[in-house]
Amino acid sequence: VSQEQKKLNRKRIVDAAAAGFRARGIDNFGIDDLTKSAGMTHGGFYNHFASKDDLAVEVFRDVFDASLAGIAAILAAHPRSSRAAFQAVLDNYLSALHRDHPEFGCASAALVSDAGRRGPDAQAEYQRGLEGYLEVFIELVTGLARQSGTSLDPARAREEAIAVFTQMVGSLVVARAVAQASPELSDEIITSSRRQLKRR
Amino acid sequence: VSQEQKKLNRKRIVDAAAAGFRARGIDNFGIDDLTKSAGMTHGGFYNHFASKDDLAVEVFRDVFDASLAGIAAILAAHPRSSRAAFQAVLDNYLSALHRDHPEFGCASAALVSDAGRRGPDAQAEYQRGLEGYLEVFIELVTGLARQSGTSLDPARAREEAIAVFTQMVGSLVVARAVAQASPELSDEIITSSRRQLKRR
DNA sequence: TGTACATCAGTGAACGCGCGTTCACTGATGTAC
DNA sequence: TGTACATCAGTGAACGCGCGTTCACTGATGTAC
Repeated sequence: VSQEQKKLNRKRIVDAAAAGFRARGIDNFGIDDLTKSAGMTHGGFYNHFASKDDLAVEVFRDVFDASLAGIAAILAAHPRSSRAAFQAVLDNYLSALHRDHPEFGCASAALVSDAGRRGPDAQAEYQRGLEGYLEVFIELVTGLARQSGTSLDPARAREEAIAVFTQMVGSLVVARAVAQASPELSDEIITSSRRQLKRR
Repeated sequence: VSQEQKKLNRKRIVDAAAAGFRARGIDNFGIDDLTKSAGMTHGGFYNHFASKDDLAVEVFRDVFDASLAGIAAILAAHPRSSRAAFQAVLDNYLSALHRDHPEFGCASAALVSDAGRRGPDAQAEYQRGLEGYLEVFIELVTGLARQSGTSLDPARAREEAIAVFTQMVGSLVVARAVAQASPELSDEIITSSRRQLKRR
């Protein structure tokens, strides 16, 4: 009820939506679901947001920052070796844990279909987040090349970054698509893709 | 009204759903939409299917066959050279045309998120279709290796096939996710990934 | 500093719309004689 | 082969539910004096 509490409730709604939208998809996670997750009733939602679409745009904005912070933390743990950093990122990203918990995972992967069918505002935020991911991966592949003695011009580094990241996203979403029907195939896709990426 | 007409109407419904589901997502393409696309009214739908879920499973079954037939046709056009066949597949798959027309395109890419959130029946069909894709790509990468003088054991060939196919799917869905907000970035992802794959 | 009052976040009922599904009806099909 | 009748695919109205949104209400907050 206090102004401080109001801010906190607003943040709770955004966080609940960020998790729910990634796990179930935006259309399958309603106002009632997300306000309940945030510990309040649905009516109060409109004290914070003009519409569900408005919230979706804000979630798109926030959720990439969180995802990227996670990767930044992994990188920070391996300041000396790009190779070690890259392997750690792969081990985290292409894991059963990440596959089974989209609610805390990569926004690019979890929201990729929602973004395609959403308005330009949400899509612009997705784009911003994607560029953020690419920057990280450009730095990573550049470091990898330097460490192995070769060098990579910027255009080529960006190309490699796109290749690596799209394969990671693709593996994860495909692994999720068959996770219930065939855990074996799902595991294979993740581990196989991870092994193949490490080999580069 | 004749039995022949009934069969034809049924097929029309499945085809309309296969296109609509890929373009808009299963949940955003209703019974009314799809029966209208098929040239009838919504009431008649239940003469053909017990539920929308039942139709979805049948669509999952059919749509991969169609997608795979498309790839098979491309391969058949290049019987002599695996390299030429691979490049033709890439040019088709990672194209603006394919990105902009999910309704006729790869089922793996267009339905990947729907599959993850769908029941086990639909997911099992997705799995079957995915295995079909992988078979084609295993043959393709094996042929590529043979043509370039090296050889690839089956396990490694499967690993490469998974890597290539997941990158293709990932590039396409990410390109679609930013297509409206940034056609430039969307184009870059497609062409960049295609170039990188050809370089292998 | 204490009191009176306006503000406003959260509650829960209600509205309206869309969508999956059902149903009574119709008229053509196709079968039984 | 022709006629009478049962079947049943397609129509369009209706139902029920879920979901986004609105609204009257309440009670605590925080401001004005």
